[in-house]
Amino acid sequence: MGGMQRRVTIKDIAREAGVSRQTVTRAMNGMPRISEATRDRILEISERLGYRPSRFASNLARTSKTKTIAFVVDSFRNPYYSELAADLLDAASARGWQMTIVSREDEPELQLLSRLANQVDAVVGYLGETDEKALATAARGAPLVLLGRTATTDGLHSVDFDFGPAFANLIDELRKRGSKRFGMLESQPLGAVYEPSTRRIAYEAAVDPVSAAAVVVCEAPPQSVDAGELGFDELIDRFPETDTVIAFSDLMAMGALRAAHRRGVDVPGQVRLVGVDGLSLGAVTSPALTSLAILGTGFAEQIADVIEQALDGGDGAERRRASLPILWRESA
Amino acid sequence: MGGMQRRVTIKDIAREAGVSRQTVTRAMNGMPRISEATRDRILEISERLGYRPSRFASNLARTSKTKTIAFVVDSFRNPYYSELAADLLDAASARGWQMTIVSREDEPELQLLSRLANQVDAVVGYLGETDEKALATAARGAPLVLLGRTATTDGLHSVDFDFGPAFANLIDELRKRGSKRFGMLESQPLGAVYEPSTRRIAYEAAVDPVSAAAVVVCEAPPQSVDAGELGFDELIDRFPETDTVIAFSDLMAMGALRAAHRRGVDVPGQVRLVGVDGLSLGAVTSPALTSLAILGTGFAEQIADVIEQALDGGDGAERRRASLPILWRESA
DNA sequence: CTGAAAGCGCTAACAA
DNA sequence: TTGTTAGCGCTTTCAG
Repeated sequence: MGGMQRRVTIKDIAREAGVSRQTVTRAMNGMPRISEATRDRILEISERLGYRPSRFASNLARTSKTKTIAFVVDSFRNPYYSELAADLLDAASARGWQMTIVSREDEPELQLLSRLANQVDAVVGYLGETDEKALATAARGAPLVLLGRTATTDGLHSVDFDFGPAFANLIDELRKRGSKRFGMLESQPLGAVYEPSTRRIAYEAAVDPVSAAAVVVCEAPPQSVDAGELGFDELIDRFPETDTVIAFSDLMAMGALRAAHRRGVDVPGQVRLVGVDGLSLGAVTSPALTSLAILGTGFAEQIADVIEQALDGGDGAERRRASLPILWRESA
Repeated sequence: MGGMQRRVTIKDIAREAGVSRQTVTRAMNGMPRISEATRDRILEISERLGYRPSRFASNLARTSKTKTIAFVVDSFRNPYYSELAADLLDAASARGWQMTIVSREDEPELQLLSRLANQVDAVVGYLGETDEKALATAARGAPLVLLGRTATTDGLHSVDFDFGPAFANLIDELRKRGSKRFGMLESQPLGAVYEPSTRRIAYEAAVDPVSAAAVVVCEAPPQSVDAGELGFDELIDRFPETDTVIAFSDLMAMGALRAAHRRGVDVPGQVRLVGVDGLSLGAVTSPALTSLAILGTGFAEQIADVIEQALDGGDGAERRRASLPILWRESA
């Protein structure tokens, strides 16, 4: 045993069974126009010979090829990305696609993109590169769906968030429940030059001027819980009047919660706390986290729809904006 | 524009450029033995024509084909699986493999397995089916690596856990820190007939008889945090002497923590708490969770090694047992 | 019900 | 540096 044995192909089976290769194909794929007897015989032989079909050959010959999409995220250790991946996985498998998840380690984004372009039928994900032309070029004609931003370049698809109305609505609802002074925990991508996030902009537009000034920018490491913890301290110290804190993400809100525990600040008694994302994990903290939900709102389905259109080669680029309902839990 | 246009192939490019297909191949793949000039010209043409290489064709023709492995889990929403997937993803991409993650919805396990067998080069994951023969048959010759159990059937690989020594060591260390009466929160797969887990068996073997009797079996739903919360209540009510609780998983430990908060039980002051898994999430609870770590211990690397051997067609089935170091954090 | 022929799109080996 | 010739392993016509 062992050694470099040649691959068993349908040809071998055909020879062994004394039939044509075509007949073998029919047997293997449960196609019609073949007798029970020969099918069984062929199946038996193929098993005996240890036959394993080549997915490359069959896809090459087949008219309808199996689609593979790549989902690109920063780090798969961030539960937001993994929960979204789970949703997307469902949507993909419902459509008969394979999906590979790619977390972009140290590899330059554009390089990774052009590598992927040769391996999958479409790429979707959170890409940071701002030069859309460069992205489009790197994708080499592969459909590309940008998440969390709105594409402007021809041929690039995107699904963005509608933070404006979402924050307006959130602040409104919180006011109804008694909130007066808001504060925000904003995130700054580690090391990068700071630029206000769309969330911050939406926040500032939704609150009163005093609250709008109460923003703490946290430099967020991979695990941004810590950033949220530090940020909460700073926010409360600098703006003690704050009765409602809105965090950039649920992860940061979890950090804020930890800080609150430590300081003996009651949530939501003294300070109301709201995150963004709708992580299912937010349900297990005490108190459970109220959140502006992205997950579990059909966002993944929306993405899949866009991919589907892109795959079908629709010419116009598809651009959507997802809305974010409030997921009321205990913290606000 | 639009419509069902024929695929652009190297043949088209060759014609357009007035060279052979082989030359196009050389240009596209950055191969040697081609002049800068023609390469540039070909690249330019291919871009203009919107050429997209067929991964199926190239893999079929190529001698070294790209490997794809499938990682099968119950639910990708369980952070244990997603963190392990992240580790495995790293190990896979380091080896140049693609990895697709498959969460087995309602599809019968064996059926899913045989479907996968035609799409990937190897399957690894947590499979529940106990009939190993059936598993081997469904895999149709594709290398199969079982996780969390030890395979006994010829040709089936596995990576299991060495819970015996791990629990013995854990209990030992906890005793040194003053623990006297232990209790365990055991998990019962939802709806299934209960059978003691290897963790429970290892626990019982490691503790004194009184502690060995203090086991609460929690029926664990997908999100087993709730199960842990309920279980903690029951355990403390039935065995009030308990000073140290060991949970089946970190998720359940998180639930226990929540119950402790609610009851005003100080952790680790009054009760020490230990989970299993080594979730990075365990670092963000307050107090942070001590755990018998699986994640972050080279477990994924070990799995990848086994897959590698299986892929190389090593005849003997590879069977490993991973050890579990204690990850000391605040809760114990 | 079965078979023969003609590809799918690309790359390996060898010649030129 | 470039081209020619054979495939890779399977499926799709279209005839039998």
